[in-house]
Amino acid sequence: MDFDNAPQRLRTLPSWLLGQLAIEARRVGGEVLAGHGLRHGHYGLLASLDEFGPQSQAALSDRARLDRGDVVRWIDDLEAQRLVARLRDPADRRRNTITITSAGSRLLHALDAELRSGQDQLLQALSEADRLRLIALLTRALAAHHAR
Amino acid sequence: MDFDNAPQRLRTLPSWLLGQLAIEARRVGGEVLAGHGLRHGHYGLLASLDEFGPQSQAALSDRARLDRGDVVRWIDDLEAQRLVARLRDPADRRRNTITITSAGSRLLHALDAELRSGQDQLLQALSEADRLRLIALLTRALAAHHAR
DNA sequence: CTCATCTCAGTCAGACTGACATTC
DNA sequence: CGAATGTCAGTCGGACTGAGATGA
Repeated sequence: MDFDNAPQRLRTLPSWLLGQLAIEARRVGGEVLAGHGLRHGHYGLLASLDEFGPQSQAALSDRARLDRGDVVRWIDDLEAQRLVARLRDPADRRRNTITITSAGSRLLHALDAELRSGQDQLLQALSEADRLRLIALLTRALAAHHAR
Repeated sequence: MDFDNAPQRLRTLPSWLLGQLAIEARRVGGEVLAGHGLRHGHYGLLASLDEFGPQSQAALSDRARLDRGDVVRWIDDLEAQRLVARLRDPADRRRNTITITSAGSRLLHALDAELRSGQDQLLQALSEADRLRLIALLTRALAAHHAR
């Protein structure tokens, strides 16, 4: 297999392995989302709205770890497709309150199922236990950075 | 910590965790390389040249998993800095034979040390044993895709 | 002719920066 | 006033596509 032909330095460099697998992950996830005219950012926004309820764009940006400027555009898209509603908050008129619509909620659940099978494909070489180990390791490594 | 505020769907999605940590990895590695006027692609090329000796751009492209068109430009850069030499192969005049120079070799070893400490920073939350586990899991997951 | 190699121009999604008006 | 919010324009590195020239 040609993967074994990669230089030792790269094959043992965590950041390279991470990068290569992230490319693959982005590809499989992207194909699923593209089938519904969406991108990764849209999914993160819908997920946050479903789990935390209506919230401001700033809250969405923080929770889904997306840039605020990008959130403006993602929400533009979602609003145009009637997957979310954007309303000025009367209590604080700087804020928009974003709410997921029933169509958005339905689409989210459909995406969940498709993305789950995408993950199966991505991690096909790993047992269920190994996948959980991988998730745990990544989570711990990430948490240290978000603390800063 | 605000990482805990991320939607459950994202926090448990391997591709999202992978993507987030890959961003961090790219940042720390990129800073090291930028200090020497290089990018990630340059490092992969130097590593391959050091480990496998002089080789064609096509071989470099395959081994370091870089796009062939991009390799043209990375090599342009390295050649301009006298870190590699590019010679037409007389036996097959379609090919360039790329050779690492002594300056390139010296720089590579300096980068190795700096990148290693960058990885320490990236994975500071993980023990040595956990880092090896992570590398093993990523390697196995990746190998399945490169087989295709 | 077919195929591989190299080169070049350009596209694309996505992370990011800086400026700005509005509102608290 | 300073700080937060949303908006907008634009930059940047990097993955990728397609076409073409050269030569095996």
